Amino acid sequence: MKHRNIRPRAALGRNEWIQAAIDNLAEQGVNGMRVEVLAKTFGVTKGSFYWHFKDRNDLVEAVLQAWRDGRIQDIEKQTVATPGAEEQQLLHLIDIYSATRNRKGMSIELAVREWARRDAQAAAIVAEVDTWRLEATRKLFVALGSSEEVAKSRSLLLYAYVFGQSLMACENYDPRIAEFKRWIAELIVRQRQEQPGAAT
Amino acid sequence: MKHRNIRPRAALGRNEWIQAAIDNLAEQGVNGMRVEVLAKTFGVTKGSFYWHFKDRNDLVEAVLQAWRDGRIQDIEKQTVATPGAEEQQLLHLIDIYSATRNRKGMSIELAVREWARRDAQAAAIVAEVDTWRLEATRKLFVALGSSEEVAKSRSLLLYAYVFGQSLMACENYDPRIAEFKRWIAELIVRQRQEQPGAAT
DNA sequence: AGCCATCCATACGGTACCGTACGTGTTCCA
DNA sequence: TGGAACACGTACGGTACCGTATGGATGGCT
Repeated sequence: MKHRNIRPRAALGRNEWIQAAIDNLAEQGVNGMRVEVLAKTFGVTKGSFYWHFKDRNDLVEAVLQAWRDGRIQDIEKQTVATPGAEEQQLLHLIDIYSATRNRKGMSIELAVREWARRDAQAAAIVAEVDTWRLEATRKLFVALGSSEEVAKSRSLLLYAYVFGQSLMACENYDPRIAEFKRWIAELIVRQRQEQPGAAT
Repeated sequence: MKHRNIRPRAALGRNEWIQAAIDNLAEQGVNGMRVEVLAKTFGVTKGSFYWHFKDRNDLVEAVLQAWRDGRIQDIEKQTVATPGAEEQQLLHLIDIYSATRNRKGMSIELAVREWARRDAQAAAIVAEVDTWRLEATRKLFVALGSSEEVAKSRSLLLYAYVFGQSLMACENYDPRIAEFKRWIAELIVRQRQEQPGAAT
């Protein structure tokens, strides 16, 4: 017993490594998931890691799977059909993805997406998650009376906005920034009469 | 003369290193800007690099400065006031930032922004650029008759959308995707009567 | 021709990481 | 109680970097 354990030694299995990897992913991006660094946070050496994983890519794939599964569960939890409350659900969704709250979730989200721009594995997972998300909000917009085209357009806008918003440095843009964001959310969600194709 | 030069040896100064670093930044992100890797693309050794730069951080700072200067010039070029054409200017701006065209520019943009999430230097530069951009579009929206609040809100939405859109995997979402994006652009740009504060 | 600044190569020490080979302690069960 | 199976440590070789020290080549100027 040479090392003092940083975390209690109890139950160090694949899941713990994966969770620690996701933590580092959020804090330092893709290249933060280093084997020897993760081992140090557990107070063990990489001898342990290579017991549970074939190699680093084995971990990396597991991280992507875990992220995807978590996201899909979250989507279903957040968008269960509640007739009459669809508008509130959509506004709540935008709020959930707000950068200030859910800081860590958004960090992971952005790290995975940056990762996906140069890695086919990650890109496939992101595409899968995006499909689920867009489909879930599409249904909500349709329930609010949108055409299929408008529902899909608004879904795209909604997610592009929330992700893009968390990439911007706008804290000092205006003290009324929170007010502006509410207005934007309303614009994205509220139904009107425009339809795609009417704009040429 | 041992090495065959990859690029012609003519005029290898700070600017060439900076440009090459930006290229690698676009293709591989922040950690793609490695001294010895860049040297290889020029067919020289890092002996040359450390002649022109104090250290790697010297290059990194120069890259950020160059990016900022280029962006600010671009903003002014793209948003010169042309009374009567503001709407077209804004729509054109969204098109410019479209992920399909200007692929490299968007790659750099996203790489710098990801970088800015963990580096104070980069964050400061991004904040500076964002301020310029938001200010430029705010003026255009005001010229179109928006209130200050709406103009700022729409500016924020515009940039958040274009950056977020390029983070998403939506190519296979619907074959009419281009049509949807036009509709979204119209929604962002077209003036209506809502005002922030009316939504509580 | 000689000299000096410029520009680059070579060679070195150091860090951080991956992956493997193999040894060690611990547990649990026959 | 003794030996698997499990979980981890140790030690090693290899790669990819950063930064420095120093020497060599080249061209312009006097």
